[in-house]
Amino acid sequence: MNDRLKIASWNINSVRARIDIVERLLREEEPDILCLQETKVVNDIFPTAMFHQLGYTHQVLHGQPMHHGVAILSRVPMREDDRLDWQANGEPRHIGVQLENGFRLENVYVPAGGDIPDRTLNPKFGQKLDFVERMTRWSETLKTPTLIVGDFNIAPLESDVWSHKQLLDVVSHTPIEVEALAGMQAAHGWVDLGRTFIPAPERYYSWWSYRAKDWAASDRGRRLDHMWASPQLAAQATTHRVLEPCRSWTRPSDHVPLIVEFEF
DNA sequence: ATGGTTGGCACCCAA
Repeated sequence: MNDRLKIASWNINSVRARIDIVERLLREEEPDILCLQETKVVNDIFPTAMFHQLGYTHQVLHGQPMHHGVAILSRVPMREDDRLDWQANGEPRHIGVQLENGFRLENVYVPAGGDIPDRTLNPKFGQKLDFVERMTRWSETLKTPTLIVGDFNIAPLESDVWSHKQLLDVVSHTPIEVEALAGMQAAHGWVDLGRTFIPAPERYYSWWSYRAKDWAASDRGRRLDHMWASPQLAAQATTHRVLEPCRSWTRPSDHVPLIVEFEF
């Protein structure tokens, strides 16, 4: 195994619609592994060729028609571990792999949770909370050093959103979601690599709505995407970056990639 | 206070 490992995570909002900017990211950043969320494609027609051409010959795909979907593309060997269904409804929102150095990589797409932050009025919000609760139980059982990355759809800290007060009732930043995520973090002692390298209260966003005239000028962002590591693995992380310029690329995703590098 | 955009797919749903 290499003594360095570079991993990227990106909610791509359709890998087919954005294959050109995925290629641009791979050429510019050359990560060893890319974790994608919201691929929105069944495995049969996943655009595997571009990844193969750039050396990402190890591919673990988990998609369905229309919605959701996750994938891991890698230049280094990996072995599929599991694909957990934390909603028990068949939606493809997780894949886990084992790398040659023994550590586990988990790629997750937490449900957005709908618009109304009340599980009695909005079942999707309840499903989101249940999903995080089951991830918490799973976190308690982990023995091997693990990195979990993806779109958690929760921005926990005040400095993770453009306005803490105005988002207190907005799904992604409600106290009940923040509390649920804190419970998951405590269940394994997960280290939030984003806030290790970019400490609060520094501004840190990974998502900006499409529904803004000028996303950069209004800058109403949220930190929905995360990279969390087991303590022993977190100690090996050397860099972490948020690739904010990708939000300005042609036909962008509404999320930007996160990058982490390890030295072993 | 409301509506604003996007992708997939087949008309509006989820984000």
